[in-house]
Amino acid sequence: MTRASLIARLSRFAAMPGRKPSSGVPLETEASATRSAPIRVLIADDHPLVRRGLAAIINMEEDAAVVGEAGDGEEAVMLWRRLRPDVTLMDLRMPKLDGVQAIKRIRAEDPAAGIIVVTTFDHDEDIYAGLRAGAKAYVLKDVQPEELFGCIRAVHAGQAYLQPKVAAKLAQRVQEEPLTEREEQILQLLAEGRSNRAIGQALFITESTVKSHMKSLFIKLDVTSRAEAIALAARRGLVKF
Amino acid sequence: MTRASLIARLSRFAAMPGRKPSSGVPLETEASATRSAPIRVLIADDHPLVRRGLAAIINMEEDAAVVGEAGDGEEAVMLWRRLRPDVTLMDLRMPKLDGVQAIKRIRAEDPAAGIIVVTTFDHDEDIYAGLRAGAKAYVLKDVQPEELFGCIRAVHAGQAYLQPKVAAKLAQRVQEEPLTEREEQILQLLAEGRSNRAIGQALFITESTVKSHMKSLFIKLDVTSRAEAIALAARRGLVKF
DNA sequence: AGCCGATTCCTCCTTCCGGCGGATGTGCCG
DNA sequence: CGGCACATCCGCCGGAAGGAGGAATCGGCT
Repeated sequence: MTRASLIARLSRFAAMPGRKPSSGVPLETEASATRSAPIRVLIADDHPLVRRGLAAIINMEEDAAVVGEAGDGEEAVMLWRRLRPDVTLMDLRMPKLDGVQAIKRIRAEDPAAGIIVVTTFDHDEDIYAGLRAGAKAYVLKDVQPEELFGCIRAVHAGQAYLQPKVAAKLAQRVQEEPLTEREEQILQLLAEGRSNRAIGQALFITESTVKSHMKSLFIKLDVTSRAEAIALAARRGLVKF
Repeated sequence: MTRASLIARLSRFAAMPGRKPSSGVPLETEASATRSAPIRVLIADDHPLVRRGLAAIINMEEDAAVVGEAGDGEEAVMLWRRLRPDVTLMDLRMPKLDGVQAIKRIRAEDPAAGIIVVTTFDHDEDIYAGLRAGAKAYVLKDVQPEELFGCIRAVHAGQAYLQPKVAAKLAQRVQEEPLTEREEQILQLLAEGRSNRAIGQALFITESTVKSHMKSLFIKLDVTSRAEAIALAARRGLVKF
């Protein structure tokens, strides 16, 4: 067995309360008398590489310990229930259940849950959605590791945390006109390349109505053509391709 | 940080049955018989978090050692020159100089350089561009760490390596009609939401010519409207937003 | 020389889009 | 109740987009 896979197996033991490693050696939490209990961290990210990497560098910190890893949203919620970590690092794009939904479910069970969104996406819409869902912090994967550690400690202490870049995007987002549900649906179908008629058929409304919504959509997005609207929606992360 | 202390920290919360990692006893029992110098690895990724994480888990392997980290394409080329690593892990989206360009520069100096693209992007266009630039392997960040290690060893041994998923995308790409340079320019401007007239003005050609190119573009992409073309281009990674 | 692909330009015609002006019903909230 | 936002629909019209078809130039390749 390689050293890495050995450690991975062992950290899975650590992720299971009530179970002890077969050797019977006590967990080190009890051994460090002078230090207080480390911050228990759960990681949710669909990329094993990123997950392991994050876990590795977080575990290098004296006051933090990764207690579990989830590869999708459902697993994240389940593991959170079982482990009740102090802090959860959550990616947004994940299979089965996306990060925003996972955050909502966790927050429904514990409104004080400390969740940090860690993602590559800096679209203002993602930031807005993540924080609205109840995340305490939002950091991009371009943060310095030290800053992430600081963020973890801040969230553990009950504080919020935003990178300046993220805060700026959020400020931008809040001063944009929000789209109605119908407008979002139409924008999504528009971004799939459908014509007004096709959109109407998909939503069981007339082409006239589609045009009507399209009009307000253009005004809110401040564009003059559907192509422009698609380009803007792509930049802002308003639609999924 | 030494490898031994790293392991010690990682195992703070989990005992290692049958082994004593921090005792100073060498762990390389399986590999020690035929052990040679470790594979020297250079990492290029614009996210410090990912870089450090990758470095941490690669350094856990007995036969590999990270000798350098680059945060952008220029740095990657410079560090490669200085270090001459056995294997380079290269992200595609990086500031200053993107991964494809960095690979080309390195390959220009040493056509035998072992470069592995490690990225989240599974667009067929990215895969094609990366391999055309001279990468020996292309893996997505959703690989299992063990598979990445296998890939590193394969490339070090002079072999190529492709994930099945990546190979399938590549096969798809080669049977698509390639776009001409002009068509790519027009597609890019189209994806920015410009009208035929605006595209013509940008490229100093008449609107008629734009329409003419647009026609062949639609045929090659197998679409019937500009909106569809934008949607397809976004999915395939043909354009940058 | 002949062929082919890329690029440039054109006409004719139809369809669709986008801007203009409305209208109606529904539900919510002070 | 009277506004307000939202969603649904309508006609009109000019202009943009898209389909069909042709044609000239240039460079490369056989």
